[in-house]
Amino acid sequence: MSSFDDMDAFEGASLSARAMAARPAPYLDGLNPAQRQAVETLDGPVLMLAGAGTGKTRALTARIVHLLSTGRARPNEILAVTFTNKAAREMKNRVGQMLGQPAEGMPWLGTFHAICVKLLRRHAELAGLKSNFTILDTDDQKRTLKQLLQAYEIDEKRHPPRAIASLFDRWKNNAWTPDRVPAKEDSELWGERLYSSQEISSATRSYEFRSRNWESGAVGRRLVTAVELYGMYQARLKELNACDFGDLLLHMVTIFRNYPDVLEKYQRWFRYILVDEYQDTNVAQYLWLRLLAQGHRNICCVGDDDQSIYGWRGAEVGNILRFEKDFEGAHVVRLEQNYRSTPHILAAASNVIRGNESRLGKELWTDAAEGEKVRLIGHWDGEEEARWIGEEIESMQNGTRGMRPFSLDDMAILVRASHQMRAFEDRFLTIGLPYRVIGGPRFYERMEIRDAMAYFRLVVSPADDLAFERVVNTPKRGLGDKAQQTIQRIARDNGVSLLDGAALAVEQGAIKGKGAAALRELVAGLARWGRMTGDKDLSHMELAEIVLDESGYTAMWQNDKTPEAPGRLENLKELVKALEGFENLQGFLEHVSLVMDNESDEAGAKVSIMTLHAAKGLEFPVVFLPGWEDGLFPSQRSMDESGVKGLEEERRLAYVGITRAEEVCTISFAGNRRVFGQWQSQMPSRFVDELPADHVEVLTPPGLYGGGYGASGMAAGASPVMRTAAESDLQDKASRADVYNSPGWRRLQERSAQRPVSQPRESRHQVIDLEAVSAFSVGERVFHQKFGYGAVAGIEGDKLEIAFEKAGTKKVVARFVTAADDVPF
DNA sequence: AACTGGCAGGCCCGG
DNA sequence: CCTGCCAGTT
Repeated sequence: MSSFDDMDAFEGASLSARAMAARPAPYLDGLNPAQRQAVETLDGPVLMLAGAGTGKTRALTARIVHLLSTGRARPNEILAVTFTNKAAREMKNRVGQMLGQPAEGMPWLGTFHAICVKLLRRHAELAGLKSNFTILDTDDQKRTLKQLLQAYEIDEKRHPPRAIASLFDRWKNNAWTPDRVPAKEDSELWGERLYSSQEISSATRSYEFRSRNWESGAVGRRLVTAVELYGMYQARLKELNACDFGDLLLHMVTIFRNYPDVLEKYQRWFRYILVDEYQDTNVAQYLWLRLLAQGHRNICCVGDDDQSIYGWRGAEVGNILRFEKDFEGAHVVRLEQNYRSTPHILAAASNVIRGNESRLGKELWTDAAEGEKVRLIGHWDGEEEARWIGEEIESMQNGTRGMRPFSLDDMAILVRASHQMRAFEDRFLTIGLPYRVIGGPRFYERMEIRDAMAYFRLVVSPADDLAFERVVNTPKRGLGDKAQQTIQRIARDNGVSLLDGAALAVEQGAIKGKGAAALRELVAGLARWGRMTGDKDLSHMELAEIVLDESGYTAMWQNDKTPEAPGRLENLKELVKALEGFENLQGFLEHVSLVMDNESDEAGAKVSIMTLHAAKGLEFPVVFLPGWEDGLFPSQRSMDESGVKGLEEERRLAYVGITRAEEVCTISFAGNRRVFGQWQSQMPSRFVDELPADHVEVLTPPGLYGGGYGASGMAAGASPVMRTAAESDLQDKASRADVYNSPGWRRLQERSAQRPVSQPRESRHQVIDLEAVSAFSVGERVFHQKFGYGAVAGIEGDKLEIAFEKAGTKKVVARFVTAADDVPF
């Protein structure tokens, strides 16, 4: 195992542990007794039960620094695992700060996935892969599955690739290779009809004859079972020299199980193991950790059962509960002093989470000053909710309602589901409120970016068949279904990659018509660009530009007349710019496959918009929690699929949301919301009822009592469309929360009678804007303060749809736009 | 081979 | 409301 020899030198063990030890230990200053215990109990297993805001990251980083400065371990002998890239980055920064120098020398601090990739590249051959394997994202995964389903003529309507992908994911999360899936998981037969080997041989030959363990499985007069399909899928991935996300863990666990010598070396190498967010580990991750920790048992896991919100992707709260059993003699440390939130916020969170049966039970406390009560407000509909929050954010910047002023950076909107973000984006764009979306629809998932990346992948690894399929006819080269099938057949018959197959097809003249010349050019181009990767005088950014230009991809968008085209070209430029921070194309591709986040470092304060899931581990002075409506939050689907367990996870999500707030927490719900474009009336979330009245202040929604904010009523908007069945339920709620049994609520009811649900309210603004809008015509060149120049692409109600040159296409209220000629410079 | 319009189904959450 | 798929055209 020669790869171990260079581990000593690995990425520089540049931090001088001995130098640190001579100094006192400032990193211990200010830790409370529990934290201190968590930091200083170095030997043997430690379980740190750390509630929200109790300083666990601080304890964890102090522990790392302690390990280093006492000389217990060198930086590259510590294995520190997190779930998200954000958490890993944060920990790296904080360790660096405490040490007073960058923590570059900690190569094994990272996400489970990132660390597993690193390990797997060293031992790829043990998993039947080459070390330059590619990592498939969910999109590639689904496409691969789809091809398999087609090969087996399995009905895609009845078994959508999506569903199958999630089944296989689940199995992988349980560390089940095809031969380990329990029989009862596979009781169902999946094929829709009988197969004779003759029927399937032409379509599926490649899968069944090339796979190692499953060649006989699907042939013959039998239905295809799920497990067999799983085996086929795994075999196919090996052919592609690829892994999906689940495989990264699964392969490593399998290698550790099957090659004790490999495991043993890593057990010795990683002298101390630290795990963040332990409640989120799934079985595969748990096994991986347990295998690595078996020798010295120096493992420290930090978690909070109340913040377990990843059950849907296989997380097992059970892992945290059975820690003491697995690691006998474990020290358990509880962190219960909260340093983040005010007592009101903490009380609200505690009261909500109390509704859960299955929990270890912690009580957080704080000695912070009382502060603001949690604020609750109901709105007419989702758009008004967005409007109100926008206005509230603007006024909170200057200080309002007796509160201190807050910067936009201090404020966050946390939503249950990402589709809720659009309402806020729309609203904030029109009023010009700067915002950043964290983890929204991601940059690297955009079509043009994925296309460009596929070209890069093909340049770096010509055998990447998925990438080839993606770009072979993009831009259009006259290579349709038939031509592509020909390439597939030739590649299969010769046992080569699609690209090589394409080269053969060109030589043999198997492709007719104008496609032939285009394909020849593509093949030649890829070969040429591939050679250029070795050219020292050519930066990889220049190479990227050459690839995009010479392939005709850039030209494709330049010739595109749709309003999105300029935005896409802009994105491509950004992509090339993003390459700058990397050694080469390969390194960049690796980064992107694991770190899909797209945090723009644009200057200026901004409100953050993100999902509750993305918010875990973060904190903000001001937090808005919109959309607390039954069905949306708690999510109907979650309850349908997982019953009480699902509801409890939703409740933990509510707990996570509230505990993100330091000073001001505002919860809101809307009476009407658009679902799939249809207006639907909504009931307030059951979690609203679980908020303790003593710690909640009910705000008056706009539109009541003339819309004054200072009105002292207890009124809040509720579902304005009354359903008699729900009426008694609401009255019932009213007696508890005292929210709905109020004049304002009744007034809302009356109003709803006059105003049909399907007809959104018209505001005074709208009348003005309709005048403003008429000043513009389609095609006119205009200017916007924030987005710059653009052309009017359409007019919709009070809004202009504008294709901006820099910012892409947006809908903007007319009064924020001026004709380009009027701009004074 | 490429484009078109109609239509079904989906929108939970992530590495 | 959005996207992806299908059938039918050009």
